[in-house]
Amino acid sequence: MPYTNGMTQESFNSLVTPGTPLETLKTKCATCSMHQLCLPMGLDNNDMDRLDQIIGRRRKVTRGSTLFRIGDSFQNLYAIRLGHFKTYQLNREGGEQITGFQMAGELIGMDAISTDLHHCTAVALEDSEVCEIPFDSLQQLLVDIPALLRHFHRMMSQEITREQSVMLLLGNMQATQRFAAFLVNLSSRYEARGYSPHTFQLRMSREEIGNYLGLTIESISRLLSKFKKEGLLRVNNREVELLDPIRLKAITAGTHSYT
Amino acid sequence: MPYTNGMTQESFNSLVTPGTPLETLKTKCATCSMHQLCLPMGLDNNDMDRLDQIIGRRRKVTRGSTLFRIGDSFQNLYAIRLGHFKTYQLNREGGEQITGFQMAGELIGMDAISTDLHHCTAVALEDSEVCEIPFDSLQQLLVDIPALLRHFHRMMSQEITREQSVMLLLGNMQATQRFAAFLVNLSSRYEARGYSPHTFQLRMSREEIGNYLGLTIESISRLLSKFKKEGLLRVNNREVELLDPIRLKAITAGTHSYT
DNA sequence: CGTGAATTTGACTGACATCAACTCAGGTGG
DNA sequence: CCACCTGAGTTGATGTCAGTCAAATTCACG
Repeated sequence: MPYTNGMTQESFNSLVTPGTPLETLKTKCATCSMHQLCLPMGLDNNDMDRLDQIIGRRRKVTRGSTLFRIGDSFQNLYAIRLGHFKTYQLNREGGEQITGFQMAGELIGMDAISTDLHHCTAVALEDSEVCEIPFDSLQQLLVDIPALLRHFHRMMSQEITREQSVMLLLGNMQATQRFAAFLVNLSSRYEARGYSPHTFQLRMSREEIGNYLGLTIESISRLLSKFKKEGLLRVNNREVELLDPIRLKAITAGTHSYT
Repeated sequence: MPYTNGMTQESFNSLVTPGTPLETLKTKCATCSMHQLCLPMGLDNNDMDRLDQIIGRRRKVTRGSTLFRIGDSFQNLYAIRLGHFKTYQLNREGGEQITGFQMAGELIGMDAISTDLHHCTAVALEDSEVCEIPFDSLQQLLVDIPALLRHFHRMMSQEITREQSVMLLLGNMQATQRFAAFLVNLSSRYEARGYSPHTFQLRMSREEIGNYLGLTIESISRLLSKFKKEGLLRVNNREVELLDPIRLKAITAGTHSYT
């Protein structure tokens, strides 16, 4: 399997499965190679070092535990080094509305910049690890390193466009399309990270998927069964194999046609 | 009516009604007093001047015409000086999905930073006027004025949280709640700008409201009638008067109770 | 193995969409 | 000035997609 870093799905799983000794990883966020903050920018070594220096402690977050909560005061952004998270808001009755699923390499907490308070809660979907990035320090660095500033703006902007596409999904698409879009999105994100785009674990429950997509758990279950029946994918618990990504993408497209 | 700037709804309308000579306004974006970019920051006069200098030409956008289109290359952010806009994405069949309605004082175009291409189209809902803010120049200025940098980040972050609350609305709320939330949101934004929170014009058509809220034009019409019947508001074409904002806010809250 | 939680499946219901007819305001031209 | 037209909006009848409720099944874990 020709994935960019030669890491197999299995070795990845072994790293993030609960119980695996994470200590075997390097304890420093060496030149940030794992997260998107400096990866695609072409910083020189000096800048890299400075970025490394402001990056705070690594922090392990066990499955189900909370990285930050709605209302917490904002100090840090978090770069996910390992694992998966969900972020959610609360509706007026205390129910969750999941606003996103984040994976290794992604940055969370940017919604808190506006008011210095977190507007969502972030919970680890599996044993995970993050780098704390103290926002005050980061801001000082942004002034000194224009490339970093530009990149940071791109990342915030990317979050805006990501959310816009979720609005499109929730406002415009049928259940079948939504779920297909969800799978295609996961697939492409795994591919971008060098993992198989065809075979991956759903890190979230059916309930969480449904919540995110504005559907019920039963609908998700039915859609999985339907896709299975139509030869679009294989499912085994949370293990998914996409058998016909082309057709899946086509389903994503048609607004009201597909049944 | 004790609104902050003493501007009445009528005088505001007279400014933005098609045909009114906009030339009576000052031609320079004098110390940016109209838009949020520097308003709440406490910049000194020197900084203000520098900000003024980078702000490009004022641009009038007539009702129905386009400020920028999906796929356009990104050069400027736009601060709305006058009027209202809608922004929308396209689904795969070419249909609009409106992602937001923007009014005077708001900044649009931030979703384009990530890829240097606009991800949405912005159309004026009435004769409007914007300030062009060349993003390259702005970025240089951000480096020199930390307060401006911080404020710019707050504005981007605010856009992220705004979209998250729309996701909550689309993913979690019933039609009645969505529409109530929409009205309450408009109301509070007008209030923040010194206009009446109770009486205002809907600048967008029923169809556009429905599109934004993930509902049909007929549903919006029925909801208006229902609210009218229940004494929550008065409607006359696009003129709305909220008669019971308290109850309207209450409706926003309950997820599945209100019928 | 056994127990509770998660998921699947089926039958039924309901909220909102769709389709269609109608009203009304604003503009146009005779 | 008024008849006509057009497009936006309203209202009613009907259909359908996904939600709700309930039961069966599988899975996770002690």
